[in-house]
Amino acid sequence: MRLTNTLTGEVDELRPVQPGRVGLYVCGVTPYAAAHVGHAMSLMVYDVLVRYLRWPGNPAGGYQVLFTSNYTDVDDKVIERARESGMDPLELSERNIQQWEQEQTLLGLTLPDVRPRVTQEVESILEMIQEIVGHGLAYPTPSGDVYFRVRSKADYGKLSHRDIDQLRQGTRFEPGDEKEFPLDFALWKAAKPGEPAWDSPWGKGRPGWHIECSAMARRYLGERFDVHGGGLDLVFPHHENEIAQAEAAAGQDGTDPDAPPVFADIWMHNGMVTRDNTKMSKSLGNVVSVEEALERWGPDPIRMFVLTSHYRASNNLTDEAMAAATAGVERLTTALRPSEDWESQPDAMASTSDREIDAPDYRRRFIEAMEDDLATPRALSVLFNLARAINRAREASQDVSAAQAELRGLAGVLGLRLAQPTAEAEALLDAVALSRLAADLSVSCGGTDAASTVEALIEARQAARADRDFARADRIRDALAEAGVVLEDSAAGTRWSVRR
RNA sequence: GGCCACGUAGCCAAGUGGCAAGGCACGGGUCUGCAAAACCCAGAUCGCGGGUUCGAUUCCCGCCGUGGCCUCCA
Repeated sequence: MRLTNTLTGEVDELRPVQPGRVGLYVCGVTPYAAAHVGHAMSLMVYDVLVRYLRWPGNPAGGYQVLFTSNYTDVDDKVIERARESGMDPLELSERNIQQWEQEQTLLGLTLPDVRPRVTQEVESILEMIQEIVGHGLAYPTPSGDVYFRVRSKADYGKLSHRDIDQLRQGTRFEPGDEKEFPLDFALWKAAKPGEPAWDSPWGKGRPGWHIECSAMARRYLGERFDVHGGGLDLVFPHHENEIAQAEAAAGQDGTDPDAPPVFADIWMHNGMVTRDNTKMSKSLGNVVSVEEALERWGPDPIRMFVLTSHYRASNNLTDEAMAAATAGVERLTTALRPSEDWESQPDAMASTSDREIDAPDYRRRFIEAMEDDLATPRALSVLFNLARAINRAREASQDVSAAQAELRGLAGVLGLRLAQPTAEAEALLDAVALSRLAADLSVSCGGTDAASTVEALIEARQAARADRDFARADRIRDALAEAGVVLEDSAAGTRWSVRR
């Protein structure tokens, strides 16, 4: 599989350090607030990567993936937010992490295998800082901070493709700054009164922002691993610093071109989500939370929205785009309907023709797209082509069950559920409103639950149609539509489903 | 100001040096009592101006526009 590698600037072949196994690290959230759809999109990209890598159908026969993603559960922002709301910082983190993990499940995201937190990894973080200091690439200050010595790392800037001089422009020393150089960044921050703090050789304090990822990735994936992912906005300075720290800990100052590879082979970055063409930001008040997105659109449409653009491109969330994504999900779902629901039944005689669906060909094209830098838009178009082939074959009374199984399987690799409307959807219906509706239309029904009321109304409509009282039949159908129930007539009867 | 992306039909979005995927919306048609679903058909000279080439949407240069990063951010 090929992936765009920010480090090399090229699309590189994934060659796992250990054959058959892939170590993946993705920068997780800083849980100072509830997650928004940007976080969801990011994780969804790596979720699809993980699903595809693990899929036995891929050319490698399925990798064993160790998926690691962290929580930076203590940092400036967490502390600041906690202070504003009078909460304990770690309690605030904990609460947001709990909510986010619940939402990840609702979104159909594969939970990372390892989910380390800064507060539980301080020991390994301190270990790494000491190594870096030991190699002369970091220094403590009189106040008890420890800074990375950027100027001593010859290849600093190699990920974001910038040089130190260029970066230096626009920076300056703050008054009272103990840094040797403006670009130096904190590995360890001396504690201020009232802040969460841990003991260290330099006094009480807490880890700086970037060091936790270097330390955790090394601890769980080893000194060298395969893929590191995150948002495009993390390239600089976060990921740049992660590399610098990891290499510095290994004693590499960037002057030896033959130094063994350390840290991630491939750096993968996903684009940002914008809302109506504007970056989501708290100050603009246009942030869409995961909670809100799940409520409005549900997991499959959100996923469809994310997958219709390439992961590196930014993705503009609009109501229209979400409506299109929702309709797309329904199209695929409809193609998976059992044939009994259709008016034409499979005809044993018809399926012998040479027009049978070439399912392996669709699978081959799907794989080709996924292998090529996770080209989900192309993979999806293969799925839509397959859906059309299924619908067409079904109209020709052919048996499409094998093709449907293929479609379901491939959609599953992308994490799409494509569930037929079920009791779960029925729960959304308002049983009281429905029975009032039945009463208004003089329809009596046996049960009081939503489903049996709907059934009774459909029966009444069928009776009206039989009497050629189409005015009444249409009145019933319109009333049901208003209640969120959509009807479809066919020779096999009337089927109904719930639409939001 | 510096670095880096992107600009393809009404909207979203792939892709390629040689007839421009797919989805949504809209229009026409088949089916249907009417719908819905499904199927068929129609719809773009790929931001603008140069250059390279037998030939460019695809490569190069310039311009315009949008976005990201350079400070916290998925």
